[in-house]
Amino acid sequence: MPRAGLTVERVVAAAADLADEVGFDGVTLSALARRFGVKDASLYSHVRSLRDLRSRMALLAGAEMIDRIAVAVAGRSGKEALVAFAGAYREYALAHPGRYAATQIRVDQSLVADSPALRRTAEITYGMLRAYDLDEPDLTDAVRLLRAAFHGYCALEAGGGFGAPRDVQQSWDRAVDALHVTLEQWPRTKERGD
Amino acid sequence: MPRAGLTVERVVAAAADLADEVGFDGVTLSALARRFGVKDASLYSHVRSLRDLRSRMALLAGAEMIDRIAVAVAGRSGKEALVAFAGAYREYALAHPGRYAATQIRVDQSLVADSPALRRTAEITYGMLRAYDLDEPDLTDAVRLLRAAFHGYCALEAGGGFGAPRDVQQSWDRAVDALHVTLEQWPRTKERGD
DNA sequence: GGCTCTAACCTAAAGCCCCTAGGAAGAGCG
DNA sequence: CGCTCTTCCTAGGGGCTTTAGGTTAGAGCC
Repeated sequence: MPRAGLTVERVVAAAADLADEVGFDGVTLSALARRFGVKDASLYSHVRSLRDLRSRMALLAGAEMIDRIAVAVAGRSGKEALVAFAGAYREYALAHPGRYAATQIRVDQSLVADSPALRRTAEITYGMLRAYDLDEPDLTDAVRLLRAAFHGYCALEAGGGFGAPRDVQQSWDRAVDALHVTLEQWPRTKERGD
Repeated sequence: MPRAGLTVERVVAAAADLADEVGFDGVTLSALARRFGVKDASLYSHVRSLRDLRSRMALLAGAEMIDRIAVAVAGRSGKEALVAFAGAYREYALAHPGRYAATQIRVDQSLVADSPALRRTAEITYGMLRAYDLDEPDLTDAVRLLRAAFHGYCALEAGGGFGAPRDVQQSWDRAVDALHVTLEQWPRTKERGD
């Protein structure tokens, strides 16, 4: 009987593909084993548990996503960078709903420690805001708002939360325009205030 | 053998409490039955399926939430209303994480049809923005951005997504301030443009 | 080609969950 | 009291996760 030739990488990649097809919650070790033509228990040689598999999917998707974003923002700054970042973000989230959902779970700290993707994400995000010339704590506050807006938008859109007939792409472009204004007009923390 | 005296309402309410305790995904018909001292199958007299239960939880939570928000914004307008809306929103999401998660699922259209909560939510949301004097399609775009920002913020915060040492409450207050500015400075659609 | 050894993969089984079908027993009503 | 409706039950099928333990394919080495 020939072997399927599984490795952690192949298992996680297949899980990510499956997630995009049937949704993050539809990724089950049984379904994955079925796809490989293998018994459920066999996957435990490559992955510690379902939780472990999900964490690995999250890291994979997070790394993929920040790579796309990095390419998009390269060589741009200010509003151009913001638009590119936002576009790449939403594009990834919509093209890979299962992978994107994976990026939103809480990940085992043991795995997260040696993942450069997170540091990269922070670097690129803060770098994108350089042109707006914000100092801490405003910078962190702005990053949080941006992340929230981007994530919330994609989550609501993917979940069918936008019922109005208004075209979502146009709405999104407007939202990004508005966020650009927000960053320019950011209500800065006063020297000794608050 | 004394009866537990279940009704749809009691079952759904208990499910919502359970969700706040163990998380939305932890709400299982088995766990719920255990809590009532009843067998799993008994719950099917009150609820069609797990999916049905979840949909009902979503409607319950949605109604509760918009009630809190309505109280908060009553008698306020402009920035005051925005701050009150935002505060009530986040407070509910953090105090009732399971219920809040329920509000984000896709709900069976059959149940949603006769729920006044959704219409109420739209009315209150659009009403809150009246002072900013936006016309369509800007109004819808602004509502979408606000919903996205609020939801994204609560989702990220509840999911432990904010790692920086910066206090989240202060960050949130700042974000709401910034969104107020965003609404005031909204990049309006030109008469015949775009 | 044989040998060894480390995987990769298997069977078996326990435990939890969803859901259906059909039966029994409370509670209210005539 | 007897009727009926609903609540709750037992029984059972099927899916998923996970552990424990046994085989065997296949790479590397003589």
